[in-house]
Amino acid sequence: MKYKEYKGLNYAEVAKNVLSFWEEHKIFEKSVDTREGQPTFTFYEGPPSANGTPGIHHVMARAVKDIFCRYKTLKGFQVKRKGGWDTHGLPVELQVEKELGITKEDIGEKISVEEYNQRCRETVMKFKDQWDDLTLKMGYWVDLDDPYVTFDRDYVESLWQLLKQLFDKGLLYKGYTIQPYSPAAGTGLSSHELNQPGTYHDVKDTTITAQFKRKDSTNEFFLAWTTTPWTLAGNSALAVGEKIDYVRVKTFNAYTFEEIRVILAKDRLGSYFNEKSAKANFTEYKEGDKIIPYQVIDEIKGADLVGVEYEQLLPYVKPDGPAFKVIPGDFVSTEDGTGIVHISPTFGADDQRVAQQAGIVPILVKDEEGNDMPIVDKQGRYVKEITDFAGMYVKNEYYASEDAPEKSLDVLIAIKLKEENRAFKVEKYEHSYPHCWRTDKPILYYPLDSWFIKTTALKDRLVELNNTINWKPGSTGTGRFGNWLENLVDWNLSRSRFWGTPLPIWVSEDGSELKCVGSLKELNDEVQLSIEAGFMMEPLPKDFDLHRPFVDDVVLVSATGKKMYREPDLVDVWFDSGAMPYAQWHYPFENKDIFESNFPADFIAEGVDQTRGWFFTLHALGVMLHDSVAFKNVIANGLVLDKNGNKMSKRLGNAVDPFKTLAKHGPDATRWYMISNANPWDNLKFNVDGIVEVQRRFFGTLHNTYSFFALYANLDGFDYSGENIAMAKRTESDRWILSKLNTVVEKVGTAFEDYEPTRAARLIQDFTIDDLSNWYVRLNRKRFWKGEYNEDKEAAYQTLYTCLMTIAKLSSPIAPFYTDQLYHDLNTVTNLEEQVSVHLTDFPEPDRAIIDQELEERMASAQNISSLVHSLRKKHMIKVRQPLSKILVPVLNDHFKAQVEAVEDLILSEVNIKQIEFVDDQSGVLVKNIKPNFRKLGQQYGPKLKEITSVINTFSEDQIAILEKEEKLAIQIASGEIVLTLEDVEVTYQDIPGWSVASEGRLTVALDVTISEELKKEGIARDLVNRVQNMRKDMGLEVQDRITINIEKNTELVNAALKANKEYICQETQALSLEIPDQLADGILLEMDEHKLKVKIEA
RNA sequence: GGGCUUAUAGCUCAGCUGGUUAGAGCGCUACACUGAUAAUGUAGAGGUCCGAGGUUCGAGUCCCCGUAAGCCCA
Repeated sequence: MKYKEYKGLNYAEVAKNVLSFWEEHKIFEKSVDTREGQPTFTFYEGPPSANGTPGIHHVMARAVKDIFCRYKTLKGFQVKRKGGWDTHGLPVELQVEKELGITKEDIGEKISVEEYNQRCRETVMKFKDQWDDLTLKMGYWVDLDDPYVTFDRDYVESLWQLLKQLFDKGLLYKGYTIQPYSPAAGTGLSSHELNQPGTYHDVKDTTITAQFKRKDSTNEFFLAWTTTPWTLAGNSALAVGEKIDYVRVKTFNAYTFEEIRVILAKDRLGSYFNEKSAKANFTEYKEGDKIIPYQVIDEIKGADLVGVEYEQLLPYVKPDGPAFKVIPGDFVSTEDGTGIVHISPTFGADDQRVAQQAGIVPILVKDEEGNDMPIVDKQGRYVKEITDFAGMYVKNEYYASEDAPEKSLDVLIAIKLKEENRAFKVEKYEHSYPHCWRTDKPILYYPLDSWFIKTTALKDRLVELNNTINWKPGSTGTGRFGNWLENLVDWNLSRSRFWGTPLPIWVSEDGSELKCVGSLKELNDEVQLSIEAGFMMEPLPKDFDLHRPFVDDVVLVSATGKKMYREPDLVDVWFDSGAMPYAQWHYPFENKDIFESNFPADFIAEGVDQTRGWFFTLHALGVMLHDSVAFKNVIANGLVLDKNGNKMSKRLGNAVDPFKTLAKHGPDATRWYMISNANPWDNLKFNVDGIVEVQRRFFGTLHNTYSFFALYANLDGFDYSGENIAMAKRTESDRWILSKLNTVVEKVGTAFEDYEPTRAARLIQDFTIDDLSNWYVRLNRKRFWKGEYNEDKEAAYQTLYTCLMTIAKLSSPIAPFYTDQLYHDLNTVTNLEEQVSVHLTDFPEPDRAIIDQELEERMASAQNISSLVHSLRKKHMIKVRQPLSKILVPVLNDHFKAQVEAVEDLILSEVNIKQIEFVDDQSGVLVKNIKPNFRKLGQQYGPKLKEITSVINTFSEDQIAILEKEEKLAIQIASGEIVLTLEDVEVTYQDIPGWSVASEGRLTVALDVTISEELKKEGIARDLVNRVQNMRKDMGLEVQDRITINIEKNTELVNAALKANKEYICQETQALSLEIPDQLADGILLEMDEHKLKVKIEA
């Protein structure tokens, strides 16, 4: 058997081959099955929705998930990974409506609910094939064959059961709140939906500072500012801050020029009145003057204004109870506006709350059925009672674009108020306002009936258990999520839509009796009772669909014999996904054991935007239903931005196609790039150049190293059949790289355990490139291709093999394809491992006995010294091929000397020097340098440090010598005498007079740059070897082919060099002979510096 | 408006509990190497560590106030 050798490598091709290998041998299935009986590591897949195409950010998110599932598998856990699909909800509905060209209003008219839902069911899996394809191609291991689907009857039945449990615990209740509502989409929006990126836009609205006339005066007004003038017709109170100071101001109205008195917060004066105007003369004021005089009359505390009555601003609809009073509001600030807030209880959540507390009623009208409704209908139009503007949309955006009036309702109201001396100031104002995330039109705050889950009842427990969750990054858990829990409100479950999980609650017609149905069986039983009561004709069919419209047709009978109808709402889709730990197993109806051994999850990962979404609903349900966390570890990953840091969007055309990326660069490099470049929780600026670099630098180097190994191992027939060579018999560099390897194994393991994939990737990468390739392989090349097969050579093979195999295993969670090929290529020859795939092996354990800190340190010294010598050679333009006689290394202590001596040979051969000479104090050639030990002196002397430093810096050689000898030295500073000890300073060797010196940190090297005749000759020989090697290569000779060399007689120096180094030259070039004839007919002329040689080589 | 995150070389990122000369890779320039060669090594250029204050003998690091970007919530 031979190690496979490659000519060029296409990483996308590698992935393709490995993928078919996995499929053929069912590696994924085996990776789960072979861990049967082992402890489980539970992972929950956050279900994506397949009604959109996957993007590059899904590759990122799924790489993170995949890495830890693979890692834990290698660690011996059984990791089942059930896939899932999120299938309900508004996006699906909107897509169907777009395809059919209908709106919400057409449902039930142009298309039946049944047809509509059928359509949703088909559409939602539209891109499933693309998703599955991406899953396979990127190497994301998840069970695609048996996913949970949220619209499945079993799934919905589980949801009903959970709802019933909440109902029975008294955690489900019906209320009414002001909610974000999208008239354009015809639906309320959950706070989760408002969380969608891009929801808040900056918009310019017409704002009005309106004048509300005090009942107890003739021309005194409260000023209140609003960015939504259309709500003024619904005004029924004004809120003030009780502790805020208000002022009464005498001035003129800017539009009617009438003299008025206005009340506003003292802090807001500056925003409404120009400083200059204060001096303006009242008597001289004329209509139309730019400068309007004003005068503060007196100051009033907010609390003293509470209870004051005022006249209704826009008296279209009379209130049915107390209204038009000043009330206290805890949210009132003086940040903007007037410090007096216009309260419209039907159009603001805060408004509703404070109005209710103060006993103020909302402005309501009756609809056709005689029920109360606000002055704006569900389409966003004023009701007929607002006579002047009846039927107008309150936002121009709600009109079909061509139908929008020139003057929006807000503007018309502003005009009306100006004319009536009720507008103090009208201006455009730019602010951030939420928009419906799909229709892109502004939302309204609107009163809607709703069912709630009383999450606030368990707030403390939610917080408490959250503190036990390991969040990556931690700040998301304590900050973003923690704060969210601290400010928790009840979870609004209701959605008035068609495609979703129906709320399983039936209510009697008079609303007095409730029933929550918790299973299909319960439903059938209830239907049976209903049949007996004569309300239903026949039992439900066996395959009864729990969706609308079918459940809506089910009429039940109450305990007292009344007809009960289902509450028409659907359940928030976040309930669907938050309930996946239970519903994916059809728990509690089936699979109790599976559920119990897989709850809570050990690990989940999704985008940070899911914090209040999936992360919250999982947590909330876990705590409410099982008094437990739902997940123990969570990675909240950041966004994937384009290379300029902008958000990717299909509309802007800067979105990266994941399929193209994977096809071009392969999944390994793509995954490695994403993970190694930035922590998953930081935003990733996705740049394809980065993938190319990863491919070249990491995978290129790793593959090169393998190729190097394969080339020579094949020549020597190394198959690791011999015994492991004992550590003691291996070379210093073998033991060093193995020590490093084990250090890396340990650190990488820790990184994975800590859910730090970026750290793991960087550790592996640095080891592979810097330590293994650029140092170990480079320094040991000759051992692989020189001489006969002996123990030393075998040790080299074994060492390199171990490193490669270990890298394959360590990297396999991140780069699953290439590493499996590498594993395969290595193991096919040696058969050391029983497993057919790297993904079935065990994660390497560090052998701490092999880790040798001292060895790693001295190798670092060797690297530093070599680097310094290279630097000196460079300075003197002496190439490495020219041997030099010696370097001088000052020794700081015996330990350092011993360390360097141990790696002396390595240094010498690396930098082509004959000898290292150590110099110490006694040699007398060293110039010492002294520096304060800032950390120690700072702690000891604090403020005196500066003075001490300047004294130390002026120390002479003698003073340093005294300090070293006596181990202490007294110095004088302004505040007295201080005794320095050796520990208070750091002594280094700065210079060696007369030598060429370089230093780095505490390390100094001096190079002897004299080139003797002997060295010169040797340099020539080396140059010749180099040229001959090139010629061999040009001739296409194989490594083991033998040659003869003939060189025409040359200068005396060259001839002497050739003769003196004949043996060396022959050995290096695999030459059988080296002759120097007087004449050479057909040689090639070689130029080596100033020498010209005529050379002929024959195989 | 509030919460969280980020800001260090042209680009992507390190920089632990404060310690005086802030690092790496890529890119750029020059040189070297040439049996790993579509590699590799060495050197050089390149920094107001986002800004302003403060604490300290000493701040990229700690505190405060800002700026910019992103996410989330009002």
